[in-house]
Amino acid sequence: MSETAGAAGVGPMSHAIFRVARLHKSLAGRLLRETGLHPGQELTLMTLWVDGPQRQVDLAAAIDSDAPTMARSLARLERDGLVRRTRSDSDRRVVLVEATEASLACRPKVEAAWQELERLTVGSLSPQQQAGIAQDLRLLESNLEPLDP
Amino acid sequence: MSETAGAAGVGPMSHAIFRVARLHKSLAGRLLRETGLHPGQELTLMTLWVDGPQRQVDLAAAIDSDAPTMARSLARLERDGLVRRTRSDSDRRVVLVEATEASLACRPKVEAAWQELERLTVGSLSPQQQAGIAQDLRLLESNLEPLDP
DNA sequence: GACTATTCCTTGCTCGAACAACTAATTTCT
DNA sequence: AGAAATTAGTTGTTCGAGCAAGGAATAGTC
Repeated sequence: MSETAGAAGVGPMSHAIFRVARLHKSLAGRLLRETGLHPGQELTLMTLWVDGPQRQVDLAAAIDSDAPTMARSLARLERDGLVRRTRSDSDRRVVLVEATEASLACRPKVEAAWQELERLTVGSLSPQQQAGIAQDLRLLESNLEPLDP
Repeated sequence: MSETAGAAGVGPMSHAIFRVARLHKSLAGRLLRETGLHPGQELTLMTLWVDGPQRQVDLAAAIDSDAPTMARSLARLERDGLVRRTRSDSDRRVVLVEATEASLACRPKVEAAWQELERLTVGSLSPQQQAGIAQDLRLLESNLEPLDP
């Protein structure tokens, strides 16, 4: 059954991160599917729900996305009536984004999906294990973050 | 400074996994860029280099991809002369994929990039820390894997 | 032998991600 | 005040990812 075949022997950590991320994202996508949202959109909406209206550039920074991705994602959310965009009067470059009232309808479902995702990901682990994993993830993040352009 | 703003408070583990994965993938993409490959393609090639010619469906399974993604990725690799595809005679449904001789030219660069990725990701950590992280990733994976469709 | 799965692959669609190039508005510097 | 640099968004292109639908070859069944 050797699961050690193929490219897995090279860079075991990177490969493990890759696989965990893929499984996690896949699961998130499936849970989110019931809300009608696509993976990534829910982060944008939750940020808007929690932090209120804000500029695109701040929104992109808040969820670690970039400007082009955010612009297109917001265009789709706006098309679907979940988001409203208006040009700022004080600075005609910026576009202010806010969640619509219609978007609030799916907020409970989105938050339930996130809770379910969290539960399925680490719910079966002991608090000690969870704490260890949280710390390790912080460690990895602090290692990788300075390399981000 | 509160970095605890926004959607980060909901599902902290999921969010952390998300961020680590994003940073890691971004770094991998940048390192791989010098080889001329796109993120994902290097896994395919390394599997072919290590395990030799094989069917598309096995290749997809080996790197946890799916058939459509693999088909299109291989079409691009074939277009770029890194991969050769031939229909099997014993079973006319299957396409056998093999790495071309030309692809071997970038193998050293790809493997160097993976080593560099691994080094940047966990190189600065103690063996104990690395072991702990490896174990935690296995834990997460064994938690998530049964949920995969 | 024919009818029905099943397997392998492809194509169409929508989406996120990253890079480059571009417009427009604002700030900074001289 | 005018030129240069910076900032905010958009658009184009390429790619990976996932879902759905379909075609072609094979295996299984009656």
